[in-house]
Amino acid sequence: MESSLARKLGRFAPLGAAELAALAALEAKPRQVPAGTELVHERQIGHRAFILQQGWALAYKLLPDGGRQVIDFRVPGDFMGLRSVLLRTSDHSFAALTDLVVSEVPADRMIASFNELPRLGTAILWAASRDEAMVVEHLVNIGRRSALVRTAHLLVELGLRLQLVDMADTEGYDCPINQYQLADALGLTAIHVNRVLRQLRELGLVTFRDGRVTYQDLPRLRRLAGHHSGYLDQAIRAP
Amino acid sequence: MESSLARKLGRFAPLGAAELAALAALEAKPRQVPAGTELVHERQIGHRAFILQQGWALAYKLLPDGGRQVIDFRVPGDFMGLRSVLLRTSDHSFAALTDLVVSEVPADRMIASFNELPRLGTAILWAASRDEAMVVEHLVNIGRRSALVRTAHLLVELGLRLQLVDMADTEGYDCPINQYQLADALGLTAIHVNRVLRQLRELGLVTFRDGRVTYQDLPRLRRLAGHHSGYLDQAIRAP
DNA sequence: CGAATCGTTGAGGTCGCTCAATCATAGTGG
DNA sequence: CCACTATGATTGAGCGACCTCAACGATTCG
Repeated sequence: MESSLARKLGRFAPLGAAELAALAALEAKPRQVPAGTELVHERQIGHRAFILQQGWALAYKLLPDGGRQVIDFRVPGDFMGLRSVLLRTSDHSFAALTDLVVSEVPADRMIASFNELPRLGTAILWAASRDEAMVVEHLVNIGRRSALVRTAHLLVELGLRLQLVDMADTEGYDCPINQYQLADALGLTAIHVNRVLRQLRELGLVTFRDGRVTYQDLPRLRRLAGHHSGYLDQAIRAP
Repeated sequence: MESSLARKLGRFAPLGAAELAALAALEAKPRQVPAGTELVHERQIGHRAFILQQGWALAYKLLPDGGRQVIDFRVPGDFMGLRSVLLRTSDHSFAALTDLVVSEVPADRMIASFNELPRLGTAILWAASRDEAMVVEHLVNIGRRSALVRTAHLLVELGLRLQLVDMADTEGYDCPINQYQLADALGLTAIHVNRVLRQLRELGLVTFRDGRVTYQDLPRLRRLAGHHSGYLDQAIRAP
């Protein structure tokens, strides 16, 4: 059976048997991680990267005053800590939101794959670039959009990302995020998130309830969010 | 004379004669760009990357409602559009804040340099990683810090970045940003930025006036900003 | 049953925005 | 040399989005 990562990469770069085999080798030793575990701690020495196979995780930074900013939610098929393969330390932390299945990817192994299979290397660099583009979009979202639009944007984006790994359809998707985590991602308080979610529901756009996001009117929701999916589904450059 | 990029990379990775020569070749054909020019337009097809040699530039995204979010200020020694070498299009725009001197770096040339001089490739990837870490820090800044702290943080960060290329000292630095641009970077209005700058001045921390940032009390300013420079001055991983 | 987690709602306060005006400086054309 | 304009900084008044504090309900779990 194809992994989420293979499914995602395959949507943008046609992968041959050799690439699929190399990917399968990278994901060969899955490990269980219970919900709540911190996988990588900010400024931790070492260069560990993971491929997330099942479950949801958080990338976040903590502030001296106790505040937390969620940089991104990670879903199956995503990397975690790819950057720390290059830098000595990771600049943010990762924690398991649900029980996870991950594979740890040794840095040297990944670099070796790049050299042997340039097409795979390109695909993975594309994934890394896409991750950065998502952070930029998140920055725009927090910096310049109202709480309502901002929330809508995040919900739309998660849906699109999950579609790539067949975990969402046109109805909605399962989403184990709670309102506190959502607030820390959106730069809001949980209380205000609650009110915004209610507003989205009462506007007939989307409901967020019991671990499930259900679209009521996806076109209007996307219009409100002003979401351009370009940075998510753009084809990679021909190698 | 050594370029800003060479100076910056040299602080973190010892570069040999071969690497310095390759860098000099990449920067060989400088081009003048007048202030106000848009170098790369969002979603533009093509993969152009530039090395900024002199002057300041903006990386930003425009919103449908006319708003603008400044992702980052680019200073001498920085790349612009490195990501677009991988993706078909760039996901944000670049504009010249002042008159610039830039070198356009052909994608194939850069990739060739990587293969011939892995140490240089590592150094440049380190620079790209650092850029991403700065975006993440910016996200935290906007999402979870007050206007006062946020502004202090940006001013401190710019100073540290400029120090790497000998364009700042312990007194302060020249800074051609106006209050509108600062506002678009901080997710505030220019009017409020004005008040925050006054507050910083009246607190005896820093002045921002006539294109010059002057520290009044750098230690207190850094304490207020809660600035961890780790992501800026961290050594790169040994190749 | 008690404790913990998460969601929900209300009342009131404040940070940062909107709208509007004034001032300083530099450039531009007559 | 002098309007005239454009840009950027500055200040005031009033408002609203979002926060803080506080409480309560629903569900789950040991």
